[in-house]
Amino acid sequence: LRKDGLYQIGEVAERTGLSIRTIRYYEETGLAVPSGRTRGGFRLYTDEDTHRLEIIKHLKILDLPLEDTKDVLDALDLLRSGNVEHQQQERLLKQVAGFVAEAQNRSRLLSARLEASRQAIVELRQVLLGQRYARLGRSG
Amino acid sequence: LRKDGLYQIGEVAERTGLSIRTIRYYEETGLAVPSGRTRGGFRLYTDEDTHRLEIIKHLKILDLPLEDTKDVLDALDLLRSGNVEHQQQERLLKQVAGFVAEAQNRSRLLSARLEASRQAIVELRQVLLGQRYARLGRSG
DNA sequence: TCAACATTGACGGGGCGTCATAGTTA
DNA sequence: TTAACTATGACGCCCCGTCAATGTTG
Repeated sequence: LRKDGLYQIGEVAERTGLSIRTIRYYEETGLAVPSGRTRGGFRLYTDEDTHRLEIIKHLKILDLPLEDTKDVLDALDLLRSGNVEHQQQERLLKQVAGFVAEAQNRSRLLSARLEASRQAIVELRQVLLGQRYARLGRSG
Repeated sequence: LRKDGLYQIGEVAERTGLSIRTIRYYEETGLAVPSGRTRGGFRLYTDEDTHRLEIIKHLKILDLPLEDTKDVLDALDLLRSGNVEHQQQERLLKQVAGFVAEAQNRSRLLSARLEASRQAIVELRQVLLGQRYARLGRSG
C-alpha cells in the first residue's frame, strides 16, 4: 500500500469483493473510472473511487440498468461539485430522486422474491422429509 | 383452456410470470420439459409441469447453477416415483439435502446483500437531502 | 377461412470468466 | 534481478430478448 492513499486494482478488488475483471469492465463502460494511472499504466484508485465501487456493488443486486446507476452517480458528483447552474441542478435532483424511488421499488420486489424462494426451500425440505419417512416406513 | 388440464406455452407463461422464451430455454436445457405435444407440435404442460416451473422461478433469484436445480428436481421426481433401489435412494436423499443446505446459504447471502442495498439507498437519499438543503441555503 | 397462437432457427447483448502475451513495480 | 502484479486484447458462456419465416389451432 502506497502512503498517498492510492490503491492498485488488486487491492481494490480485495477491499470491495469485486473481481479485477469486473472492476476493469466498470471502467470500460464509464461506470467507475480510476482517478489516475502510474507512468507504466497501472490503474490507481482513491478512497472515493473505491467507495463508488462499493455503492455500485451494493446496488447491483437490485438489477438496475448499469447506465442509470452511472448517470446518477455522475449527477451526484456534479451536484456536490457545485459547478452547476440552477436550471440543471433542478433536473439533476429530480433525476436522482427518480432513481432512488425506482431503487426502492426494486428493493421491495427483491424482498418479495426472497420470501418466495424461502417458501420454495421449505417445500423442498418437506418433500425431503416425506421421503425420509417413507423410507423408514418401508424399512420398519 | 382445454378441459384436460393441459396448457399451452402462452397460458403457462401468463400463469408463472416467466416469458415464453425462458420456458422454451428451460426445455432446451432439460430443466423443465413439457409432458406432451399436440399433433402439430405445440407444447402441452400439465399442472405438475407448471408447478415445476414455478419452483424454478422462485429458486432462480438464489443464483444456483441451473443444472444443479435440474438434477435435484429430477432426483425428487425419482424419489417420489419409488422406482429406485435402496442404495441409490440414499444417494438421492443426500444430494437433495446438500442442495437445500446450499440454497439456504444463498438465501442468507441474498438477505445480507438486500440489506446492503438498502443501506446504499439510504446513503443516496442522504446525499440528496444534503443537496436540497444546500440549495435552500444558497437561495435563502 | 381467418385470427391468434405456436414452431424452429438464428443473431445479439450484457456482464463478466478466462486465457494468452507482454509490460511494470518494489 | 526476480517475483508479483498489472495491461490489453480476444474469445467464450449463460440467459435469455428479439426478429424472421412458417406452421397449427379453434
